[in-house]
Amino acid sequence: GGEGRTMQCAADGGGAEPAVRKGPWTMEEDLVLANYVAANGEGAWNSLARAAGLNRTGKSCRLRWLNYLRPDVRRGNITPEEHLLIVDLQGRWGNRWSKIVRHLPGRTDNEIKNFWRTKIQKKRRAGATASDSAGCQLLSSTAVTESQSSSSNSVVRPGGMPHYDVVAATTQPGGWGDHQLGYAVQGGGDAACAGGMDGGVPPEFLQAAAVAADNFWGLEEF
DNA sequence: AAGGCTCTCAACCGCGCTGGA
DNA sequence: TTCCAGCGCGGTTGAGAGCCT
Repeated sequence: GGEGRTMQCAADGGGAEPAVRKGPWTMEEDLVLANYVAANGEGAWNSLARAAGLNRTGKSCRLRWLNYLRPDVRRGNITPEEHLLIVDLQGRWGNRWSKIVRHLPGRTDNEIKNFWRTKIQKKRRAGATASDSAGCQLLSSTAVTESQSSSSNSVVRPGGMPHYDVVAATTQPGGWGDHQLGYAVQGGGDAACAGGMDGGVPPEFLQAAAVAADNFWGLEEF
């Protein structure tokens, strides 16, 4: 989800200089960015955006590259080991996501941040009604030990549904799989066909992330 | 079947830091 | 030393999808 942020399309009549484009990236833009970075390397994002002919801010290009287009970006479910690590490191360092994410190869700070926020929100909501100690443990800096990694499975949320069943059902293992459906249609839309990915995009780009989906979760008890 | 609610996550925004002029 | 542009980070937003009633 999330592709539907406010589109402020560039071409709104008359202006000599098109406004900077915002909102969801098209596959065409992704290809341009990926090809350009592959050829020239990353960094100097503002000049990169101009040189590549992308009508985007450097910030936007950087974010897109780091969070999505990078060849080594790993998508899919957070593994139990990663979950433990996130909780541990967040307890130690707080919301220093960029620091935390260095210990989680292939993950992005945005992903970890979102993951943590959703967990906190859920726990707080649950804690407000149940005031159980589990919610406090989640936020405790010393709550996590290795021994907890074998805690019980199948914790049912207040809504009656194990949290990560939802994630597992909706998250695609491959980076592009889910997203291609969400591309904004631009021009003829031919670029949105799968074949377009071949040009210049690193092979790893198309690899499905290894997802250890068996016996998933059971770490809600933090 | 329909409407409302909840969850997820891509993307934007604002602020602070850094390096060069 | 000061100013400014670029970059990185953390917080926040909002649309889409799925679930529930």
